[in-house]
Amino acid sequence: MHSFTEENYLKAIYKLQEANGLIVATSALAQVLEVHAPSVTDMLKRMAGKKLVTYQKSKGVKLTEKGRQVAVGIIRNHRLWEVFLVDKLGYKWDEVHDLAEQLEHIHSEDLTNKLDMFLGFPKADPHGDPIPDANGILPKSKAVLLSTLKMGERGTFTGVTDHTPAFLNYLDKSGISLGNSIKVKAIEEFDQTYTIQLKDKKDTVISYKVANSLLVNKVETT
Amino acid sequence: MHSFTEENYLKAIYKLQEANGLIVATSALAQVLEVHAPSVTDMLKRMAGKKLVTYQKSKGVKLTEKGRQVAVGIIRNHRLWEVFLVDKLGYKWDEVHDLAEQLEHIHSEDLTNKLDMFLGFPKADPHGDPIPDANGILPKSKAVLLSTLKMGERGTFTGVTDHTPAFLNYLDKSGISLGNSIKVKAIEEFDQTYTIQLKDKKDTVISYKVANSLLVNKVETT
DNA sequence: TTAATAAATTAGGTTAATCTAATTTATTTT
DNA sequence: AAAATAAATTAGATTAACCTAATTTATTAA
Ligand SMILES: [Mn+2]
Ligand SMILES: [Mn+2]
Ligand SMILES: [Mn+2]
Ligand SMILES: [Mn+2]
Repeated sequence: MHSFTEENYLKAIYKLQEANGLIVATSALAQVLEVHAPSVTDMLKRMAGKKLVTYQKSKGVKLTEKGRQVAVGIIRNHRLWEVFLVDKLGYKWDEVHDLAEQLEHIHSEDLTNKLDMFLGFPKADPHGDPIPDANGILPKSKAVLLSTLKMGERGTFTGVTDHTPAFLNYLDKSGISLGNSIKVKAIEEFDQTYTIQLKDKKDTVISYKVANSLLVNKVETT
Repeated sequence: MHSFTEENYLKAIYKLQEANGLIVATSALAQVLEVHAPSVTDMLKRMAGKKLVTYQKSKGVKLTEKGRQVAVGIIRNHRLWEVFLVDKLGYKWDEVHDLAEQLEHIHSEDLTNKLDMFLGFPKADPHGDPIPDANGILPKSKAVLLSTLKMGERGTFTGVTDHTPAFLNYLDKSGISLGNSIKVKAIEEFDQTYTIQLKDKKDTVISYKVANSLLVNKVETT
């Protein structure tokens, strides 16, 4: 099997490929993995030897198909364990990430699939992130940032792009939860502050930074 | 925290201390951990430096109180996860050990305690082994080997001393399950073969080897 | 109680994963 | 296009956890 370290590199490369371009820089990996650049260079060479990535000196890395399979498998584990922790053990959504970082490295496809069944084949984790299926297929979401909506538009809150406990706590405190229907009541021109209306609640004012961290499924206003 | 390797050494030392004497030999550890003796010597020195064991050159090791705490914590994790796998995910008792070997190293006391609650505070794992409580206290069992019972005596089957899938499968096939009441109907003098009666079942013949791997709570015949 | 055997340690390596300091390669800026 | 800056790699070490071969210490047998 692969080491935890390799798995963390694969996951990091995968996420950087998704977020930015196709090719990932040494420095970007060093930053997210919290190691120094020469460590990354070293590791990438070893992983290239195992055909997990294609590495071009001084250019960057990409996952091979094999590497992608492993990365998506880990993400599947991570998100299923997060569902377990929240739905079954009663954790809050801001408490589960670090535990899932450990649990995602348990090596057993069979366990993953049994856990999936036990949880009722959830489609998304507690933060709204989609859970890859057993074949490594991850549904393409068409959610957009709340900050892209215009006055009067509506959406359903389906995910976050900031997963920090601080932000998640802020949402709890503000009564903003996954699944809520949101309508943009006003956008302050000066600083892009949003006034939104949550179903059955009085209007709430959120900063641009917050609006830019919330994913919504836009509801077409007919 | 401690590495998985250290935790496995601690667990191995703990089990050897319980089974045999107070002091554990390098060779015994090498055998159960499947490494070579110089590796053990090396590791024991490092662990002694961390005050997890007391190590006397060429004599052997013992756990310190700190080392014992860690060891029992891991055993608690292991057994709780085994209960989870069997009770919640539907695994059979002969399939869970290797997975629990991985899960036992998840570091979170809080997770362990929440899992314990979720499982309903089980007293024993699927093999009848007692689960230490949150304070590291492990109830002393008074179970004895079935092979120590005499003709006509009775007991309740509460545990096994052989945890191999082969043996556990044999018990399944023979219809012998934890909690069964067992009466010794006959003991063949020649080879110590036992004829036992299981509640509501016809008599079953088991070898001495089997009788010597089953733990029972003896029922005083009034 | 010496000799033979078994157990444990020391000596000297290896590999994965990290580091710092020095150097090379790539990208910007003038 | 040269100079300046930034990014990446090489060189050389370190640490944990292992190994084999050689040596020492302890136990058992003669
Ligand atoms: Mn997470
Ligand atoms: Mn998540
Ligand atoms: Mn087990
Ligand atoms: Mn068990």
